[in-house]
Amino acid sequence: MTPVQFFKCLSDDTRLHCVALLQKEGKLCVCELTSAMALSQPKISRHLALMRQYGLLQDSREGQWVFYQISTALPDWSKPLLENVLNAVEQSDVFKNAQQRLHHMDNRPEKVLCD
Amino acid sequence: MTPVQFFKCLSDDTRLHCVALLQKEGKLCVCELTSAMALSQPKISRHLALMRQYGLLQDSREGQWVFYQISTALPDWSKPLLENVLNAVEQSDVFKNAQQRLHHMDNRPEKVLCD
DNA sequence: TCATAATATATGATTATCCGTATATTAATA
DNA sequence: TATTAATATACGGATAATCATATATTATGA
Repeated sequence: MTPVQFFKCLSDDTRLHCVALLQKEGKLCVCELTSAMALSQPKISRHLALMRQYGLLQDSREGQWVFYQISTALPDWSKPLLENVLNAVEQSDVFKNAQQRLHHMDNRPEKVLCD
Repeated sequence: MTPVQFFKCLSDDTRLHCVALLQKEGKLCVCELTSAMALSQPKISRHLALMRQYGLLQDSREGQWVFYQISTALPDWSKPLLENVLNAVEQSDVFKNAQQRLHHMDNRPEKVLCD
């Protein structure tokens, strides 16, 4: 991942808020992000795929769910930047509403915590 | 400036390296940035105008030169992010070459340092 | 006032991005 | 095996970004 690719990931509202949610929640499946953001599944899925291709996110399938998280193998220069991303958006209504919807979801999939 | 606008500024090679140069050098005129980046003057000028409109940069005319610098009135959330931008690019050849060309320029304009 | 240097902007073409919709794929379950 | 849920991808259209080129603007100095 180049610095420009890193910043491209964050230069779109949908992607930025997904990253912030993943930063805060650790690991979310596509349907959780879709509900939280109140956007269509293909839209979320396309944005997640882009960030996976750039190397910002990694995915792991658990049964019928695919969980996304911030990559565990990020370049060093990106880590301090990423730590300040959540801070930049957590006050916004869009982010707070997304968090609300996430925590009010019913049927959230169980996470396997041991990996 | 919204977070997305902030990241948009940094999601293009030309803009990212201009920001990094301004971070390192403090204040540069358009012709210095044009020489440093080895790109056309209108191209540099357009990118600088975009970042000025978003509020990331501010300009100040000194005679025939227009100097750009990182805005002195940035939102709080952007400051720690900006501090790590230079770190992300300073190792790259593009950035090192730009610095080389900047310091090897002849006829660099004098800066008024008292403002 | 004329010429020049520095900078900004306009124009049109090309390319990239983003989205809705439809459909394909994968896994679970009846 | 048929169905359903979750996810990914393909397609086409709309919008936005980017660029090279040409030209306008502003300031300086002869």
